[in-house]
Amino acid sequence: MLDVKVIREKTEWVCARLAARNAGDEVNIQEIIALDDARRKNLSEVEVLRANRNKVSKEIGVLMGKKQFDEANLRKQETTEIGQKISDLDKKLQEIESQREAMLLKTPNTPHDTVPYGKTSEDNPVVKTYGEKKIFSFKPLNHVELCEKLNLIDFQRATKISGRGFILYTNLGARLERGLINFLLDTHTREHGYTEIQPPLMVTQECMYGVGQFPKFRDQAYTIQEGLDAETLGKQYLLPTAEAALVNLHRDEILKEEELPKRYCAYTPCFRAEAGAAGLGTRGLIRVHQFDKVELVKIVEPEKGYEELEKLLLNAEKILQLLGLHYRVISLCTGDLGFTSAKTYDIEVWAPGQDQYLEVSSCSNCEDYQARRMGLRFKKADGTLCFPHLLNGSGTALARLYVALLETYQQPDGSILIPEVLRPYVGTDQIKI
RNA sequence: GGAAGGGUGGCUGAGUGGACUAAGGCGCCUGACUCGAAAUCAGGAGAUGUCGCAAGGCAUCCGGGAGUUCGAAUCUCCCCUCUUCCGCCA
Repeated sequence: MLDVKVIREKTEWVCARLAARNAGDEVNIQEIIALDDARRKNLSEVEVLRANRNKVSKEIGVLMGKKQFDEANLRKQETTEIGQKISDLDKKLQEIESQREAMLLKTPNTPHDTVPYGKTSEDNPVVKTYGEKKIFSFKPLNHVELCEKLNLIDFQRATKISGRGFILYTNLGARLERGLINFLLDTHTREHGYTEIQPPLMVTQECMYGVGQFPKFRDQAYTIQEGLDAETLGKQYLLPTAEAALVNLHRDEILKEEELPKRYCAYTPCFRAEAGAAGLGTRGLIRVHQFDKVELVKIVEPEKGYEELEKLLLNAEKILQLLGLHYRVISLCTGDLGFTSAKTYDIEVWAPGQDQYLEVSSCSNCEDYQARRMGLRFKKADGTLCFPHLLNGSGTALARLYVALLETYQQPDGSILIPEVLRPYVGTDQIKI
């Protein structure tokens, strides 16, 4: 969440940045400031009363020691009155604080000054491209046709056993998916210096708040416990992304400066309810409820946040380069930025069978927005505490990568050529009927 | 799932209603001694919030929450978590 101090001191800048990202009507900076003013006023009143009570209580202790019980009893009445005032004011204060907290949790991050201004995804500029669209001597098939022909995915049975939006890889199709996962993990851990993590697939509500999924995207999350009320603490949610687990690894901790940067990498399935996306029903792998993803997360000193974002992007790009796929990188404009992000690059890979670019990675610097939500700090050499920048990026999403791979490497005879780097992982150089 | 016992500062560990302003030890920082270090001696040191130009003051913090009390690390209740034992289990 945003720092209230910054909101108070740079109010105009914050409002302008939030307006640029089309923050909704639910965000009201003036109201946050008003609540904060009310909080301060009430707080100092309560504190004066408390100081008073502490003082008198101490005096009572002394009187009791001297066995001056009458005098002590007199003073007790005094503190009882003060106590009543305190609990009344305290109640009011708690109400104000929870409103203030709720407003802050609903307020998205402020875009970095280098983020291009724009309203929608139409306004996202392309910042670089790699390779070019492959020319085919025949009409390339799309991945659904290829998967069915080559028996890589069984769409009918996936729907039968799990419903719409699930994938059932079979035979070489399954091995290709597993091979890709291993290739991605190996590349990031061995070549790029990330520490491999295998997190639980379910996390607590606190983690969902910390990462910024809640409260805004609560309806996107799957939970599998029934019969408990929604506010029950300890209730668990299926990961919408491994980011939700990785970013929370050090929640409520104070890291040492020399421990930074931390780089984590994890493969997990990702579960998304995609509420409200019904009807977007693209057949195949483009939009599903469960997909595999390898996620990268970094915890870094604030001064290095943006330098590390560029490196993170390069780490993700490297995957597509090694696989010989054509892609472009776009910089999300202010209006298209994710809730927690201050700056985001998307990587879009070319899928010839779809005749379109598919988003396979999103690399963001959330600055200290998430760290603040989850109470993650580090201690600087001079002893002061500081919120680190949290970065996350897909390295990459698997399902769409799979699409691009099949569609790019299809041959005139309907077979698929496996790129060199993947052959040890798949155990074959081509997939044919 | 059942039973019992724990959770105190960076770590260890004492504290069972009023000097806890959380002892002592270890580690840490500063200074003295030293050419320098070790050892020794002296001193210092938390977080959050808030008020203040500042010096500094005040409040809160002993796993979390609620309660009893004039006053809670300490008493009561609920929850989380760890350890051990039992049951179940890939």
